[in-house]
Amino acid sequence: MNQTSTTRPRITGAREDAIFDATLTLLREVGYDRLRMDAVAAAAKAGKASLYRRWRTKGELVVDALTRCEPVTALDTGSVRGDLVGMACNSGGTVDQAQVEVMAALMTAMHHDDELRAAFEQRFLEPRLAAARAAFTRGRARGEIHPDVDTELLVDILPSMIMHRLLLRGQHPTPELVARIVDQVVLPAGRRLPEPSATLS
Amino acid sequence: MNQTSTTRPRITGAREDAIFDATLTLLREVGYDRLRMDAVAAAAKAGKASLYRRWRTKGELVVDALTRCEPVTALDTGSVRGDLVGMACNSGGTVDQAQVEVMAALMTAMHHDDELRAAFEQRFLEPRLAAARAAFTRGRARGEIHPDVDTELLVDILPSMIMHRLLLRGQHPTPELVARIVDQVVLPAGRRLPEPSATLS
DNA sequence: CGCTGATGGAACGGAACCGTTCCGTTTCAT
DNA sequence: ATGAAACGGAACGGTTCCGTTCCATCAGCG
Repeated sequence: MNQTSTTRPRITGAREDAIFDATLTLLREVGYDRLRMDAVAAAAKAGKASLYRRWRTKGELVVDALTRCEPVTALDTGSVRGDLVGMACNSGGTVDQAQVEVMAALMTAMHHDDELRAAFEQRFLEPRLAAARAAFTRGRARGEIHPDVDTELLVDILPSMIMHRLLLRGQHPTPELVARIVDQVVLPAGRRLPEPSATLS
Repeated sequence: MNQTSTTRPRITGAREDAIFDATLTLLREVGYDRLRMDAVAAAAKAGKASLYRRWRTKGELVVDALTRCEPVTALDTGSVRGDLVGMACNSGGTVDQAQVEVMAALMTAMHHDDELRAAFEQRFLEPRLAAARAAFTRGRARGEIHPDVDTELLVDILPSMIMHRLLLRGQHPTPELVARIVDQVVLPAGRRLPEPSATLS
């Protein structure tokens, strides 16, 4: 489809998809540090040479592949609760196995590789945060979210608690858990009147 | 100190500490998957053979080393806020660089290795959770925490949000962030009266 | 139709690790 | 003191992975 006219048909459409699919699948299976270029090439039925012709390093390939993760489907159900639970349970949401496994696969590596972390934040995280921010903004306009509440804190609650339970406790996310977190943590935090800020210790 | 009488003085006190220190230091620096036994031996000025005499695998060594992480110092300040902020900011708390880096180093590996995850939960996580649970229990007795609130949800909020910001956003934890999360998320969630549970979507 | 050039696939040298083995030294218990 | 046992350190063969090179094949272009 998007043939570059200057040079001949480099890796195109279907081939590209196969490579990105293989990259993401293996990434989820073994994690970033154990991801092998040989394995990607074999799984995509591509030559390793072809991979290195286009991407100089494993990092560049993975970063490129991140843009192919299924995006979250934005919702507007009329309530913050409906939006959050709905988005989390749709494909692309926090309950989606593929999504959280990509995050898990990158966690340790991101902590030691700032470029990878920045790329992940920009290409993967930011689109998903934007959808949540929009839901809170609408909720604030409707009066569901108190005007003084820090929205940037609210958007992190659900994904961080889901990831925490998955990675540190081995508990896989369920719609029920999402609902409990939204009802018992996110919405109370959104409704609260901030206490007069006390001093530290 | 704890000489085994049956067999001769295997790796003892100071030697053991040096090995565990090297293990934890390198673990934090490169993460679990890139941790090399050669590097541990070199850093601890031990022979690789000595390591394998005592620990059959890298996993066993790391699991053993986890018990040497500085534990959280339990507090009873008289308020949930004081306890949470205090414990988080003490050594062994969530603001402690060493603590969160150990977690970051193990994140990806734990997702693919259930034994490692279980050992981490038991040896590292559980002691820290117990301190937080105790704080909430005292708070509930004082009336700070509403009786209907699920404490298991509350204890996860602070560590999960701190880790999330560190790993996915690259923001290092500060006492100020801890205080904001406690004031704006944990305490409101602890005070709330649960809404009559609505149905999912 | 024949060129041109990118491709898949195989193979390579080199580097990094693994887990083991060997050896000379140190450290205890007797 | 003396012997047994564990030690540090070096080296080993074997495996895995990297990034490159080579080649036969296939697809689009003139």
